Amino acid sequence: MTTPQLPTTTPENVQQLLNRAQSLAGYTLGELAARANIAIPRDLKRDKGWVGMLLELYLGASAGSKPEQDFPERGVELKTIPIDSRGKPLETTFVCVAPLTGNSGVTWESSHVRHKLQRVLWIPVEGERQIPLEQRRVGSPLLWTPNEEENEQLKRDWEELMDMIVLGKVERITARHGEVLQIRPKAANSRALTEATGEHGEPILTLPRGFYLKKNFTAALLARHFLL
DNA sequence: ATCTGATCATGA
DNA sequence: TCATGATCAGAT
Repeated sequence: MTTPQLPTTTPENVQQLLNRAQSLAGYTLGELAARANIAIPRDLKRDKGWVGMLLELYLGASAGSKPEQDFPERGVELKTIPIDSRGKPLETTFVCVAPLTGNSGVTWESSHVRHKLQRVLWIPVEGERQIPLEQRRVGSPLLWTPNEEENEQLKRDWEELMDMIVLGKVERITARHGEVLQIRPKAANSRALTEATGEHGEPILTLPRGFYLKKNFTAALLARHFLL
């Protein structure tokens, strides 16, 4: 099976990163885990980040779990995305934490969402639960930068959602707001609390939230690449 | 507590 | 069946 070698360094340039990613296509998670000497969990219930961490190893990601892009030197963010047999996303994609305080003066241009999504290396991975984890295959990577239309969609949603946060309406936001970008809880559990601003400008405690890309958006972006 | 990596599990 | 709201583990 001759799986790719594990790199010991961060990629020198984007081409090398892309080469590394392409070399993984077609291998199973079992093959990659074996060569990396990583134990394979029976499922992802208690190891939700396992696939992402495994691929980071094979690409030489440097940031670890620091609040940075995965390849800060290259300006690239890595996202594994679980897909079904037709290539469609099985899950939404977490982007970053939604800032609930200190938002006076923040704009789309300076937002974390825009910066995170400026360049993303998408790696599709088979994600159907009927396929044993070790048999799931890695797909072909896609290096993506939002086009004008995607940027506008993201900007519109971001502005709508941030307006609600700034106006103290965090707790009125549901995952139904936004066409392509949504805000949902991002926490250890429903008892975790963080500071925000209430409807009358008072400080309140609320569930930490995150920005997520809806499946319609990631499905379209993958389709544009793979069936054009 | 908050960031990283995300998927789970239940109600509609 | 599927998206929303809830949750899991590890690093910092």
